[in-house]
Amino acid sequence: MKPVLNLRISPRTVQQETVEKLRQAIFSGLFQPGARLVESQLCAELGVSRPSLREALRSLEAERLIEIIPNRGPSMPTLTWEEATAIYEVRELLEIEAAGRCAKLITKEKLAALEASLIAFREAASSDDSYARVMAAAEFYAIILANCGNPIIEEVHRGLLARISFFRGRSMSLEGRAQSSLVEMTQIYEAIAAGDEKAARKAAHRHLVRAKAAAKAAMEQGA
Amino acid sequence: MKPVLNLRISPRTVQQETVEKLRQAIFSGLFQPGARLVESQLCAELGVSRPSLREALRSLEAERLIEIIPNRGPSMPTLTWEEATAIYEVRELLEIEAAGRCAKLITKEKLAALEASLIAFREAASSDDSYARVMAAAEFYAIILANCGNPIIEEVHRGLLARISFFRGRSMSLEGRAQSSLVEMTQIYEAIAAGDEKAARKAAHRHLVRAKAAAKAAMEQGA
DNA sequence: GATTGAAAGAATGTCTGACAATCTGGTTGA
DNA sequence: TCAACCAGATTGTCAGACATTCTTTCAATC
Repeated sequence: MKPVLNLRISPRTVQQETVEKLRQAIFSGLFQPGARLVESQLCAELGVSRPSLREALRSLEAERLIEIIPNRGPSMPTLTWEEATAIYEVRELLEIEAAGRCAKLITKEKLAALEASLIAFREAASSDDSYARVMAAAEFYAIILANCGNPIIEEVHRGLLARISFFRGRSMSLEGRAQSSLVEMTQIYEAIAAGDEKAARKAAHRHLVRAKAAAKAAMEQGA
Repeated sequence: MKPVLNLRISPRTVQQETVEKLRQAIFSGLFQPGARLVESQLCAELGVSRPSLREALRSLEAERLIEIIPNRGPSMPTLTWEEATAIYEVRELLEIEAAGRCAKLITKEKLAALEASLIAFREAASSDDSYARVMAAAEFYAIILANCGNPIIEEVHRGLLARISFFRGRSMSLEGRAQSSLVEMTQIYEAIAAGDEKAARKAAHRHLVRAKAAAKAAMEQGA
């Protein structure tokens, strides 16, 4: 292994910051599904020029966070339950695999970080801040994915994260869902901590099955 | 179900065409790994303005087809064997699942298309055109993925396609690899045609194991 | 009254030109 | 030999402009 510690300090460019600001806005539900994003408005609000904004929008489009239709411009996509199902199925493939690998590979330090994120989620779960819950849950899984030994699994999962978070936000607002999530995530954590690959897979699977059911309930209720 | 026949004709914008031209160039190996893509040159060659080109580059960056480092500009990424391994592992997750689902779900028409693509690959396999081989193989899998009943699997796989094709190009140039690929792909096809989910999964798995070994051989040989 | 048509207004797609910040490579001096 | 420095090249960013394409409104027609 070459210890290529990549010391390149990356200066934050306007386009990067624009992407991040917009991503954050989308995550926190600032834009309604189907809403149109008018370039000139965003330019004014973000204080960037149109070319920079448009580059940022292209990045977000490729992440499937927004949709850009020629001559109509960018807008928030509307997620269907069909798509949600498909995403949950792919999550099963990725997260079960990641949890299983993680149980074998994770280091002590990272395990401690995982525990910390679990505790953070416990805090968030009993609070009223739905955004905080979503972010804490995302962090928990981010650590698992970062330590599964396969950067591509992580990359792919990150590509789905926006939409995952969207559904997470919905289902977490259900009565009691955050608490059951906490229980399920604790099981995942314990299996990983014990280095038990099979149990980790099982726990991840169970968590996803329930999360999916909760998301469905939230979606039907919300619709 | 709402039969939303989406009749919106999408006018091809300069941006889109630029993305496609560049993608094609990358696929056909026009740029060496690590090569830098100078904006002004590309503008001149493609006949588009810098803003349009830069938008296109952002799209390609998000697809991981190119890398953009602040203040250094876009360049072709260099793929490591570690990354290749990770990609093959994710391919296993996705393609095995897709092949299995496809065996249950595919329609007669699509099955015919799959057979046609297999025949096309047979042609390509005995030719000398490595690009044609790669494209034919990609087409075969594209049909399987499009008929697995999960658009997200397809989407994710497409996100990896560029890099998959890259390795495919390398390994297909190995003596005899195209022929064994043909055999393995035929097995996948037959299992799907028979509607045998288990066999399809097994065949897909076997194909991937061998493809991975071939890629490794090609990489070591090439390095 | 509902539908069609036209026209105004808004928004996007694209280009040109510009300039500061940054990187790169080679030259100079110690 | 090595470090500092300088010039050219390249990128990041902006402003402004204009043609094209929606959208919406309003009037005219059936």
